[in-house]
Amino acid sequence: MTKLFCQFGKLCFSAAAMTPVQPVRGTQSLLGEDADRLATVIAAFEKVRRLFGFRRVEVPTIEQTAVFARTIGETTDVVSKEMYSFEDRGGESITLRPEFTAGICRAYLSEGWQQYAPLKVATHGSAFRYERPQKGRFREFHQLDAEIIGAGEPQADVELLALADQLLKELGIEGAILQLNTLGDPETRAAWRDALYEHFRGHSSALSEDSQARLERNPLRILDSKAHQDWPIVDSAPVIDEFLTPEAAEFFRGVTEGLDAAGIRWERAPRLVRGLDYYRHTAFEFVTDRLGAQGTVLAGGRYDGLIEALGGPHTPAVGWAAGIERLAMMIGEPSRERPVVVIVPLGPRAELQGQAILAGLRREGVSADMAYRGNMKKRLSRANDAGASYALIIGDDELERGEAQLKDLSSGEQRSVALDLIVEAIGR
RNA sequence: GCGAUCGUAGCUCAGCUGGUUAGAGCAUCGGUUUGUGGUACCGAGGGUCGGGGGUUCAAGUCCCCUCGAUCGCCCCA
Repeated sequence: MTKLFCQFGKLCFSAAAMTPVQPVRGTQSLLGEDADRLATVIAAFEKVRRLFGFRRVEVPTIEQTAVFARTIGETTDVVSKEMYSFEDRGGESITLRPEFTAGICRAYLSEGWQQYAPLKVATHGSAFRYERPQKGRFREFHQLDAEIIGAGEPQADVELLALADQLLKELGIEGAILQLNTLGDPETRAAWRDALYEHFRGHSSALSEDSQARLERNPLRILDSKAHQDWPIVDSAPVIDEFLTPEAAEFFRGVTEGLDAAGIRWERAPRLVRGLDYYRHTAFEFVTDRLGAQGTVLAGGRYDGLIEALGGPHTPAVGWAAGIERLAMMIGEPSRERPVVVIVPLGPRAELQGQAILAGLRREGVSADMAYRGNMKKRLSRANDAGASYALIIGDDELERGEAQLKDLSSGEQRSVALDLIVEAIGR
């Protein structure tokens, strides 16, 4: 390939030696059934969302970089090395959203949504993270997101978890179990963190290399280390329950009792922590062993400090996000869309007549298609391959008589139908 | 950022320890008289073997670099 510099001074390639364009790494282009799987997940989410009275919101794909940097935490991997950030033509630092929560909270403040508090909202769409792609992980990926902003009661957590639970049931996903923990209030969390730090520092030489690195950066993360050598040290680590303030313990009890009352199965996961800094109190994940390394299918928690970090008033809130691709891998085959009838015209005149009937059927809401390629045999095969219920065969002889042959593809029965009665005959 | 495996036709893949002119199925296109049920015959087009360098009389095959993919680590939904 010949490298050239084009008129804009950028590196270009000569047209004569053009190679087919490559997709951007970690992006997906989906056809038919693969795309339907994502749509099926979204449809189920929308259904449950309405059932629970969550209002639909749309928020921008891009935000000022500070929106994410100030909420997610400057030291997290997401902010420090995975964001798609760029300077726009006005010199402003812009970031493609790596998640939804921060943007929704920004809108809550800047769009005056505080007047609707407590606000139950949900959305879905693309998010972006510069990561190494692997199973269930992409650079442009899709999330479902649900939030309750301005409600500090444990019942808000319960309602949000009930939404998640019902979504998974709606999708027929049985294998995902709710792992639940509390991170307590800031006081609790600080005390627990200090105790963990002391504990792990005392055993630091026995820890894996990764965990030794985590010790200074985020000791909580050692708790869910995958390195076997860390496990005995993790097992003997102090548990958060010893540090919970009475208020924090009371809050967590409110959540668990509410879940039990709602009939939602959960498991206590005392070592479950969250990756992002803004979480307080409730933390949870729906986890499965069916997705390889990316076992978390839906996760979230309470983030009472986030809105203050954006310069707003103290505002309690809970939310979760779910990976649409990961959910899509766990659902059954989406039902195939098949036309009711495929028109098989046997000549140019029949094709014109076919277009007229096709248009009529579609206007009546009957899904229809026309096979206009190949010989008779290929056209009929097309009707079969498409899974149609009927083939409407239009030949010149019948055209003369103003008729066509309607063939029931399941029984093989065939009958003549008048052309002007076809829409009714099929619609029945 | 790190590791493992893998890149051969549009797609899925064969191609043994290096050895004539790189194959198959599907798909595409053209036929088998444009009138009746999925899978049938015949034929054609299509590959700088991801890219670059090296070893060799000889490289799809061996070595190095590079790009890409998959899976894992990390991180996270």
